[in-house]
Amino acid sequence: MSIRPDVHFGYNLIHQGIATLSRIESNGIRVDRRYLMKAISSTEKEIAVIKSRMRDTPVWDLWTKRYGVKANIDSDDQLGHILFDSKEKMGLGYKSTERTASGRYKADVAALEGIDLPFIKDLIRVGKLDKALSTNFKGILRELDGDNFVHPVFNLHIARTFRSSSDNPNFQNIPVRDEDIAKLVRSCYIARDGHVLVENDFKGIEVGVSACYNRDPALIAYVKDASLDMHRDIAMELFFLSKKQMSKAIRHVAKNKFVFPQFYGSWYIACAKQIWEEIEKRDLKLTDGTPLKKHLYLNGIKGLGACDASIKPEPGTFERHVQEVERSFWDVRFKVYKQWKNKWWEEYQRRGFFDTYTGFRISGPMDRNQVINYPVQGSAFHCLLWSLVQIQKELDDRGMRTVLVGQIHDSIIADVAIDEIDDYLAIVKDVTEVRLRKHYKWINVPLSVECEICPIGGTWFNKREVVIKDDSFNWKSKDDKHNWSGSARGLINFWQKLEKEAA
DNA sequence: TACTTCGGCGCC
DNA sequence: AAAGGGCGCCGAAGTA
Repeated sequence: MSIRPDVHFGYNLIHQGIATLSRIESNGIRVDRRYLMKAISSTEKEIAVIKSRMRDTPVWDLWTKRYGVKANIDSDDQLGHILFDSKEKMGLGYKSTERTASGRYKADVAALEGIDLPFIKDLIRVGKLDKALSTNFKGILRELDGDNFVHPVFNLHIARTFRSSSDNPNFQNIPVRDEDIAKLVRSCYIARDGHVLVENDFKGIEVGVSACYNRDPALIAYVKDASLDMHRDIAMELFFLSKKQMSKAIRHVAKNKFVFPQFYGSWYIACAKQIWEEIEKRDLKLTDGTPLKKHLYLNGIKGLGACDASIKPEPGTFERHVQEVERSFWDVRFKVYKQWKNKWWEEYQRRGFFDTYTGFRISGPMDRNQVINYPVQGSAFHCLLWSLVQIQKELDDRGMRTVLVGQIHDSIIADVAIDEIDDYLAIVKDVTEVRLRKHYKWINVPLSVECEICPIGGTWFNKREVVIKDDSFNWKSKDDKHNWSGSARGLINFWQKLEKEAA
């Protein structure tokens, strides 16, 4: 792994990127210390309540009988033995299909899903709270300075792909998907006085950058044409659906359990299993209310199938169907992409390295998936990093009070002075959507950023998506209930007015 | 007590 | 041909 000495792009990017990231680290992000302390004690209490309820069950009786004083409710290893050992061995005899690399019972959420015990429901919930408490709350508290700021570190020297990483505390893995936990943790983060937090995300940057490498016309069309929707189209194939029958949740499953895994090198057996799990967990239904499982049954899918690599998939199983969808995905729909993957891999095997469009040579032993994914992951991040550098330059040149406070691979978080918000958003748009493409000539697809703003006095959890309403840079809330539009500053003032009226 | 490995899980 | 890419951080359990 090295920066090519004859390519200045890579060196300059890292040089300036480090300078900008250290500015961001020095700026830090403000924390509501009072909220944090209260959240820690209330979360500790909630954990204690749940754990004592768990200790008042037959499962725990058995557990203590077996492990005596060594019984530990936080031990996954003990849990595995209690749940999955046979009754003769003093277990509950639940079926366990998977083992870990070292031969233990798998005891992650997926392995526990089929077990319908209140004890297990509590265990999963308390696990999330434990994670938030130990990693997020205590991590923030440990790093909190006297002015109530944390200063997450952003590294450029760790990831093999030349992506960044973050630590102490890690700013790039803060809960967002689980609404309860996201609220708990993100409420810690607030803006400086007279400021609001603003987050801008590149929309589908990895797919866009991937299209730049593989130049697949079908993929490029999906990226370029806003009226097309790749995830919806794949969901239609996966689940035998018309556009009208499609729900957001079903599209979401196709996107995150098939399309992205396929791009990252997964295959039909893993995809089929995961999609099947997700249908059950989310109780997915068509728009007319028909359960998705029933709909699949009516389309000839009688079950998941064996999902065993040594057994040919049976016709009439979901596994077999996903195999078919996979085949058409790579052999028909994205065949140029597939050819690129083969060529890229073959060239790496011959030369022992590959070069990214952003000026880096990556060499050394890698497997096929790594060789195919690294250039995309790295280059996508470099689009973000270059943008970050330019935005910081603009802020400096204009003497603005707005500060950058974080970066999450494809998104930028700023603590924006309220009177500067429209200028800031204009800078972000110009850098990311116009100037970036001039700098990196290899970008042959449009790139766009999405925008979320936290209301005045709100927390990071309260961010709301806003969109440009027209050509004249007027903004409005995306989930528009009020039909207000105008400057971004006017919009957040409008939110504040609504809030005051409600109070 | 200090350290390592493992499994698990948070994010993109 | 192989079979999900990249990180950081936690607690449990084992070892020195």
